[in-house]
Amino acid sequence: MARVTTPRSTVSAGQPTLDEVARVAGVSRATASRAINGGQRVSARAQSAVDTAVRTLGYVPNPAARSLVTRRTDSIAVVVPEPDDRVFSDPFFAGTLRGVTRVLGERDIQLVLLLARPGASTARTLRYLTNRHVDGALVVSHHRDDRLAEHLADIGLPCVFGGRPWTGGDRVAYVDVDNVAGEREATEALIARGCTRIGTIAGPADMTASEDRIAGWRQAMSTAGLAADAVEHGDFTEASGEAAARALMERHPDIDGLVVASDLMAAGALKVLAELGRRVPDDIAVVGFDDLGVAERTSPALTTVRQPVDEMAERATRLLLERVDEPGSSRPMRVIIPPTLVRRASA
Amino acid sequence: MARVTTPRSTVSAGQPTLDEVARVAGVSRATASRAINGGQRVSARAQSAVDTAVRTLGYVPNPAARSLVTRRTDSIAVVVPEPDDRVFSDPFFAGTLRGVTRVLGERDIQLVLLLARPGASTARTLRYLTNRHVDGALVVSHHRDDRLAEHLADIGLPCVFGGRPWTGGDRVAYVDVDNVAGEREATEALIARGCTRIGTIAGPADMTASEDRIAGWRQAMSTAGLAADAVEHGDFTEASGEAAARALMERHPDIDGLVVASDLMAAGALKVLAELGRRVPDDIAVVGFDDLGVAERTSPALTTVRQPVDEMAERATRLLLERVDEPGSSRPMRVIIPPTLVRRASA
DNA sequence: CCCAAATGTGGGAGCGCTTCCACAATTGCC
DNA sequence: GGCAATTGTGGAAGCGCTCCCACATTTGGG
Repeated sequence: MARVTTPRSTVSAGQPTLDEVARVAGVSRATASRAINGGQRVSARAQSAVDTAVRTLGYVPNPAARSLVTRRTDSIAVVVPEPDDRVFSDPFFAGTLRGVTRVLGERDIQLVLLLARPGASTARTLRYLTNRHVDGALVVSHHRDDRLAEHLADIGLPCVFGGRPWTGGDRVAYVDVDNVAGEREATEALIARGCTRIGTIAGPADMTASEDRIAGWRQAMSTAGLAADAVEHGDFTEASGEAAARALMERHPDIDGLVVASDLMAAGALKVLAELGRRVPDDIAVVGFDDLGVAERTSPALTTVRQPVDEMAERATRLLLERVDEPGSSRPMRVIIPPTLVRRASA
Repeated sequence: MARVTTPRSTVSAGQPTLDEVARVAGVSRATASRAINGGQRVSARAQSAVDTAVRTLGYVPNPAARSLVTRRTDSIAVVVPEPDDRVFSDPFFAGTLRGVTRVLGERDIQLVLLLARPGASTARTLRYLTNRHVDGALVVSHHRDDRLAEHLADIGLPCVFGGRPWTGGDRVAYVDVDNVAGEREATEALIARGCTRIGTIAGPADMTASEDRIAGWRQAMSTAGLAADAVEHGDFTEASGEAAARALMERHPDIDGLVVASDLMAAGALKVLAELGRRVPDDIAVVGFDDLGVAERTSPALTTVRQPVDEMAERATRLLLERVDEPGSSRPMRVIIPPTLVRRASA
């Protein structure tokens, strides 16, 4: 028996579809589509008819239908494998997001922020990316264990890392500041002003930035023939900086210089030093890392290694968009930005 | 002439499709689909055949195709019409996001963060929402001019506001703290400890929370027969709190109590008071608003009005999900949470 | 003035999925 | 043991869109 189906397109129930626009404009669906998307090969007549129809009908294209055929979602993900607290307290992320949105604003691409607190939700994040909900991913602040670089390389999603990934660095693109050079320079500045016992408060051991910054400190120390034994790790938060400084000063009371892997931690350290009655920079000189605002507001103001986070995020985003636009040229690529030492009062 | 089309599904080029899964599992596409989505009306045999096929093929459903027919995207937007700087510096947003992600984690729904710096990008945000890229929207911290509540009500997107919207409050649901009662209580606390000249640092004039908090302060003042004339506006940032405090102390040097509409601004005010040599709480008692961490860390620690931001965000999110699940019951609804005064050292 | 190139248009075939429906194969109940 | 209810299955119809291709219709050289 022939089944009778009521065509729903006859009466516009919900959102108007392209079909209706075409009908109202008196053109074919193909022409309407062309007119709506850039208007190549469309006569002025047809174009304006479609424009009018779109306006009167209040037509908005259905993104699902569109992306089903174009295979593009016009959105990219920013993946941040950090607990939300850190994301929303470290100016590093604000700067990054600012850079990203600036570039995205130029084109019509949406940003999807994927906050994946380490562990549990990484799988979900990965699934989301594997499903190709987005055209590409920008991974910021990743940790050793998430193995994000390999996973993303495996699923073939265009991606760019902010900061060198642990492994798979040869399979994905990344933008990084020259952490080694930066921290070396910072350490050298302390050495130049006469410090001989220089400790460091490093970042979390499972991030490459930490590793590289320690390496920079080590290099400078060994070149100067100084012992590089006073190391304490924090997690880039102010509180961890306080704790690390306390531990460091207890174990090495003779320290006269402190190289800290982030301004936030340095701010925490300054507090502790003030508590302990150590004058900065006279008793202990301190250098931070980042220069994203907090360095100017500590007392004393922090001498620090500036990394141009906004700019780096911009570069990374542009790089990502290139790869999204041209999936062929997926040769891995790295951009290394030189940091600059900004001298203030603390060293 | 008959055109010959090469069926692409013959050879699996890119991602495997449901068709291939079905073929490999030896079932129809319909059965495969059922097996993948919950497995209602699927025999154990078929189920496991499909499961295996999915695994060996590495199948992931195409979300665009799925949402084209289900008309669901399984993602919701959190709309924050604020400059990124504020979003990433005010713990209010961190708390909100934490509450939202907690609820979303229970189900398989993704969060899309829409940062719409006021003005320019509101149109874009609105377009994104109109396109139904998401199933619903949670609007946080909205301002008078964006008219988001009306627009969202117009396009019929399920939405919930965090904080009472300016207009259209009768058309959308919202979750809010009882700002009036909170600030009234704060002011009464100052009055109770003997303050007679109580000024206030309010939030931005284009937000309902500011308006309501001022109203609370006014109520308490007028009940006590005190003049409510010392008002200064900030924008909830620490810097603006400093400026406001400076202005207030200049215009009303005799102030002995300060009701501040956010802890961040109160922290700024405390700095200024310290600079001016005013002792807190002896010369001037200060009460903040929020209690999201910073209040404990100021010196002296801040007496403040606690709003349970996490919990509010949770409520709002659940409310939103209900409306997404059941678009019928779109009756507006409001949830008002009572705040509590937390007494510390500053008042 | 003729033929080739450029331009505009519509038909129609999908994109990959869910879901309605018809139909078979079980099962259960009196 | 017969019939209704339940359960499992596949065919097929779309969801709303883009884009290939065929087919006019203009345009422009030589």
